[in-house]
Amino acid sequence: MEEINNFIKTIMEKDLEEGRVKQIVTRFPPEPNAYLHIGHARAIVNDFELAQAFGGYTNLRFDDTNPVNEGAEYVGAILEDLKWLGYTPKNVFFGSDYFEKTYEKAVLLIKKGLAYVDDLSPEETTEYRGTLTEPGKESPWRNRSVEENLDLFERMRKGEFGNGEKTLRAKIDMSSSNINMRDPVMYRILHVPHHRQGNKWCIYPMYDFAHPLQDSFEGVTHSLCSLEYDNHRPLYDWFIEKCEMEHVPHQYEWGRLNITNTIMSKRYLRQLVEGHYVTGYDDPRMPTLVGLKRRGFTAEAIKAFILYTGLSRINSTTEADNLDHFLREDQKLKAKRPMAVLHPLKLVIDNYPEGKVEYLPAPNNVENEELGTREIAFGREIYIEREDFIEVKPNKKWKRLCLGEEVRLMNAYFVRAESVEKDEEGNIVLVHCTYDPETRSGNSFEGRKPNGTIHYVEASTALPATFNLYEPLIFDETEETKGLSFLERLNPNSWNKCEGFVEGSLASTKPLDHFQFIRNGYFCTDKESQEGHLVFNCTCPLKSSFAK
RNA sequence: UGGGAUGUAGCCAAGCGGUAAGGCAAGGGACUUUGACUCCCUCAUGCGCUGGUUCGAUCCCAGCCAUCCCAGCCA
Repeated sequence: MEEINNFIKTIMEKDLEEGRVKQIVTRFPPEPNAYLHIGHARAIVNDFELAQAFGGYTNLRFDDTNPVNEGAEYVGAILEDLKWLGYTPKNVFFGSDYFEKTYEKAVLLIKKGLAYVDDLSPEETTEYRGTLTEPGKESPWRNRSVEENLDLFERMRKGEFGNGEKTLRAKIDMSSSNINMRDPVMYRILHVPHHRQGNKWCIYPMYDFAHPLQDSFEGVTHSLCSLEYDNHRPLYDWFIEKCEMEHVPHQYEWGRLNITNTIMSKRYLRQLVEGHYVTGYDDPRMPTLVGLKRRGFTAEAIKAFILYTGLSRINSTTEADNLDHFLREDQKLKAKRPMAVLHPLKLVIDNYPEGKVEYLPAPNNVENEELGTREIAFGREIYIEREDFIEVKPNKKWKRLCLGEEVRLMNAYFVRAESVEKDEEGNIVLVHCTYDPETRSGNSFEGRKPNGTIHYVEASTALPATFNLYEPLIFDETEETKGLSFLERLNPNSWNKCEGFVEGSLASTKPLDHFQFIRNGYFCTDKESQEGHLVFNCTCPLKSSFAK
């Protein structure tokens, strides 16, 4: 993926050229409290691709310094997602593995007079911090002796105090215009078991203190994160310096990536799942990686999307068309293209022998002959898409079947619509046709031009199938919906189910095989296959006037 | 109203002193056994605004405007 080109890459190039670093080391540091979504993919892809581009490597580090919402289930899910995306971290670390080393550094800071144990309550801490425009004031406990601080901190660790009774704070500057520098909390007391450490600890380091140290311990050179941490960089550098870290990592920030009409925040995704608006984190309508996977997205498509979409220091919102484009692009030469009829209309070819079924060769993908060919059935009765037939040709642009006109059945014959049968309500239930044996596919028949080409499925060999046509959950972002909550903006019509048929060759379909149904879109199968009944989860990123 | 960051087409995004890459979307046309794909063509006299420096500015300087972030013992 040498197309990658962004400002971080430029920084790395320079750092290498000018000898500031010998090798690029990055890290992807998710907190194990949520499923990964397409937004995380930007961080993952860039972290890994950038390091790889320079022959460096990337670690996965679970940022598990707050035991409250974290759990092993998320660890497993994140590991799976990473694997699916095709990235293998050089190491898998846990922030909690460094608790002892982190504690020692805190002690060092106390000894240097740069950290103190504070007895202020959470409310008082907020009050003392000041506001955006007013400086804060110093805690009355700020000037305790080193000995007292050392003693108190050790007793915090031993569990002598309750939650919120004391904190360890860095002694920096209560009047700093950067609020993060106003004596930030380094450790808080949490009598909560940790998913890996159990009850070993009751004090946990805060992100701002733990993260730079972890980066340093691991030899990370370029610590990439999102824009909201920009204000934290001075603190990051302060801890690295004051803790006398041998290895000096640097933090760089980039903008987050949003997609129009979709919601990415952990909190909201959790609400969708817990409120049963979706079937789970892997619901095909979710923007999670597992959701996208079930909707038919491939890791390659997502990677290409991230890479080509670029990176900057702007929080950007890209249109979903961009994502779809890369799925189409990725599958163009990879997907087999079987035929499926989602809304069937029966067609009888009156001049075709009754009971006869013949098999015709069809390329699996006309653009890629490596995918081979298959045999498709043709017979007297077939199904076509309901929308591919109309009695009277509406205009010259109509390139499908209509009475009196001829159309090519893909990979088979020309067929002419002669008459229709209707039910009492006037709905067309059957179309009578005639076919021309001369026009058999492969005969290079040039006598007449058909009025287009449509797809079909032979009735006696077709497999009944259910198609779940998914679209991402849509959140309206119009003027009228401006003030509404995200649930009120949720458009529930984001999927349709229809019953139709697929060609018999799909009997051997395997779960998660990727196809593109001809003229219908992409899909990945979740072949529930109840007694030969196939269920397909589809997405339809096809753009055309045909798809309308 | 304190500090930080950012403003290049409908959406992403290069360029960083020499006269606006690319992708998506959109429009027009050709081709086609998917109206897909492919292939042509069109799409910023303009780079948030206003001044300044310069032979020359999207790039440098100043001021202004807009948007985002920061007052968790979350990350």
